[in-house]
Amino acid sequence: MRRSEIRGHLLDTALRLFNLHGYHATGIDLLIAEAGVAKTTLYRHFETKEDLILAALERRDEQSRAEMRAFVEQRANGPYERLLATFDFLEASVRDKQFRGCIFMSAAGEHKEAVDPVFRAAVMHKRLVLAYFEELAHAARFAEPKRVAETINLLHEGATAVAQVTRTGEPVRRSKRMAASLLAEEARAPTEPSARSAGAERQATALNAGRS
Amino acid sequence: MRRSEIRGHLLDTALRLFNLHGYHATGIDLLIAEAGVAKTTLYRHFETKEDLILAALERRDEQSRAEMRAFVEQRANGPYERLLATFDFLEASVRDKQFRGCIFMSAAGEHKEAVDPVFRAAVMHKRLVLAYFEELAHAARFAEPKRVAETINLLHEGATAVAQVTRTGEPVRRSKRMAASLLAEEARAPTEPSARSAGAERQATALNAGRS
DNA sequence: GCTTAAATATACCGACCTGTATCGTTTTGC
DNA sequence: GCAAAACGATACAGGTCGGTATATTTAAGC
Repeated sequence: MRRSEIRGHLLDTALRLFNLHGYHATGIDLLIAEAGVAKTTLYRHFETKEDLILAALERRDEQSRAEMRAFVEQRANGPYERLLATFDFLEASVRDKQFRGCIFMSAAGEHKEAVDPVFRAAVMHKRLVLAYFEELAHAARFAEPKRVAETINLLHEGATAVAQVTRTGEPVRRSKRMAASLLAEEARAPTEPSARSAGAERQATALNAGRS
Repeated sequence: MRRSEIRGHLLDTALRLFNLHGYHATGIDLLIAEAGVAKTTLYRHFETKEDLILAALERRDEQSRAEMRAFVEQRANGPYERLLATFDFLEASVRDKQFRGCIFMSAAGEHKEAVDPVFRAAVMHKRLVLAYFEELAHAARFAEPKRVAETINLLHEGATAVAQVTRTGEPVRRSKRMAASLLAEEARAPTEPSARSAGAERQATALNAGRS
């Protein structure tokens, strides 16, 4: 292995082990054994275990958001359909045999203090994902894109949590149907039940087309 | 402290620390110091730390489900309103200053193997909560009580997960509104959009009354 | 090709981990 | 009230934790 690849290889190994066993349960000795690297090397790249965790989360944050974007943009064309396609991406993630729950939620669950850098890194990831949902909701011309984004986000988190214990993709499909239903409602009645707009009608049509 | 109370006191102390710091991060030495008990005493009541965790989860499972039942039954009369009142109970839990996420999800997150007894205990709790939702959904005469229960459950989990990172009760209120909307839809169209029933109409009315 | 930086292997550190052993004291149940 | 059981305090075992030190080998860059 070329030396320039070692850092990335260490982070990938760390992410795999963190996902399999958690953060506290993953020891440095196991990590370097799995990575096939000397302990000195690890500590040349990362000052402490916490630094390693933070770097790993940062890497995974960028990876997973880029993957979601690519998946969604390739799968669906309109922003409305893309909002729903995020659930297809999530389902693919959850159906992975190695799926053990969201590693950012696990990170927050093992580092519960709000000031803990690891907790904050997990929060940051969640904020960026939410921002992507809001971007899509805005592009879909929803009257309240923030509200829509938070709805989608809540369904994502619920599906992920349930899937973590059921170990099936079914909760994700259920949450997608719930999202479709709620978005249709949202498009139908942006604020007041009487305040329909032509744009909202168009969205409702797109939504029904997106249902499967 | 009377000796008959020691076991319960140990479990309560353990649950408090598990909630604050997690399972791996909570050491036996800290636990006995906080409980004001000798190590010998702890190991007379529980063979291993895992046994302690399992007993603590069992205790908390019974406590929290009994509390939810009591809260919901006191707060609302009809099963339909009670289904929504579960979110009020959840909001109260989440607004607690000590809230650090669902301890059963944390347990599953730190013990990821499906055969791990701790993981299985967490799954068992989730199943029992789901059964309660289904009981309420059945009493509310929904056409598909299982589906309704899983919808409520997914919204609970989503709200809890989001609240774990935002540290606010707002996601729970949002999820309650989503539940109200989805249940209204469910009552309106139990299976086919055309298959309305008198019971479903009554439910829709009850639901609207439950909205705030 | 030579210098420099980074890799390796290994031994080690102090702290902390779960769990046990010992022993004197206190409480419980009959 | 007395025997048996549970308690508290302490010391300790064996292992693992995160992290360092040292000395040798390997590879990268000018």
